[in-house]
Amino acid sequence: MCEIEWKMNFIEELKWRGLLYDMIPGTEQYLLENKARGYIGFDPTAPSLGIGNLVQIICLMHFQRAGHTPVAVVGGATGMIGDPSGKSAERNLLDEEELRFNEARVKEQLARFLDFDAGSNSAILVNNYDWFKDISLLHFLRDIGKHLTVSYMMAKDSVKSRLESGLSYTEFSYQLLQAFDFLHLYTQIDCRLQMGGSDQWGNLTSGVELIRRKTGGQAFAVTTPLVTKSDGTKFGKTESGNIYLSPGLTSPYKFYQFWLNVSDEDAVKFIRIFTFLSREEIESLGAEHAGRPHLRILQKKLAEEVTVMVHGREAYEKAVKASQILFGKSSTEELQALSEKELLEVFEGVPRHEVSRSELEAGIPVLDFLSEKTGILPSKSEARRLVQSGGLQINKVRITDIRHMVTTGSLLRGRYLLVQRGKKNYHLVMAV
RNA sequence: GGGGAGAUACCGAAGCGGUCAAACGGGGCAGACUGUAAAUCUGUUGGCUUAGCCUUCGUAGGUUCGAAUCCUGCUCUCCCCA
Repeated sequence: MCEIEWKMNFIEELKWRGLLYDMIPGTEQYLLENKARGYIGFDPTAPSLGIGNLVQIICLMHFQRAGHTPVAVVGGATGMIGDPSGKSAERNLLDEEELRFNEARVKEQLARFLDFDAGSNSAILVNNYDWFKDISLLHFLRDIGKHLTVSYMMAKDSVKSRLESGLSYTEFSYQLLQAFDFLHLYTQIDCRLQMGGSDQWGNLTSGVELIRRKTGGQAFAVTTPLVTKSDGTKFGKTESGNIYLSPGLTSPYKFYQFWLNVSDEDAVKFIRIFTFLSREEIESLGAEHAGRPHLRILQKKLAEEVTVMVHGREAYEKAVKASQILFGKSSTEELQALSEKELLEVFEGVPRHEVSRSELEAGIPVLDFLSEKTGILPSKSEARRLVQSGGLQINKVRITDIRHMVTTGSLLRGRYLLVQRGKKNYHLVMAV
């Protein structure tokens, strides 16, 4: 996957990409002088990592490209506790079954991004449950808890900010668990660096501190900035929810569209963060984009790079094709020309609905079709409004008459109807 | 424990006996413009068999020809005093 480019300056790389927020003094020098091991933890709080986690994954990838050994830690143990960092309220615990399920999914995903066959700096993937499961509470308190004081732990932002609103002993202890992870990796595999998002600073330094007090050794930490959007809304979420890396939760098409729709301002920033393009390539793309912004060169390249990295070239190409059909000035004829297979591919991930073929043969009034028959809209009033405002298209034909009848005559491939609500919302209705 | 204020549609907030499906703002949805952008402009935003009808203003009752508006009980929230 990547040649060892020993001596490439990892920290320098993070800096120009806008991926460096803070680090412990001496980190850069340590990384220049040593072939290091560095880790990032991922708690399996959802059945898939989201694009918020992508920054951390990319960080590990850069780390590996710089010739170091990346260590990905799945938080099978820490996920049971819940990290209070960046959270304003106590969270509900995941039940264990769910956690183990998520853990397996997250593990599979992480494995896809790292190179486990890179010789001396092959990636390492571990689960902290493996070293936590056999530790008894008494030993943990004696061996670990003794080294950090309550006042030290209370000084962390993640704790301080929660003293008013409430923080359970469980979440309070989280930093101790994470610190122990670091200590464990430090002593077992000489891993001296931990990376993470800027909200993790407190947890990372707890680990560094624990290592220093317990072993007298020096460990390092690097944080990446929180990715923000220029309009102030939260990165990684859309109206329809989180953007996940798993194709089952966020289709490659939606994933591709997410990046394609990034604003100009964000595209400039994101292309440095989320792609591995060189500085020269990015600068030239930026200049090209500035000259002809309407072509959205940056967004297209960004969407291509990230989609290919996460879902593969083939899925990317399908997403592009689907986008062309959905957003191009495609007509009914072009839709008719698609084979059933292509049709299903293009509309993979688009909500599907079923409608009875016999009723369709008799003809269904559009309003009933949109509301009670398919559930695309919750009420007939809404269906009426949509049609009257001109926002409805069936098979790319705009329907404006509320008395319109939907019949089998308009089925694509004898089975499908493409219902479009507004510009971006598609539904595939199948006659059954 | 005592005193006061309040609960209105997705959110904020007017309304204080009929003209209220309920002003206004935000948000949402749609249209125009555009680059599948931003900004802007327009329409729309309880349901239905839609020039009409039905159900909504914390909740349960009551007064009245008629209630979001008046009265009573209940629930919850906020403020002040102890």
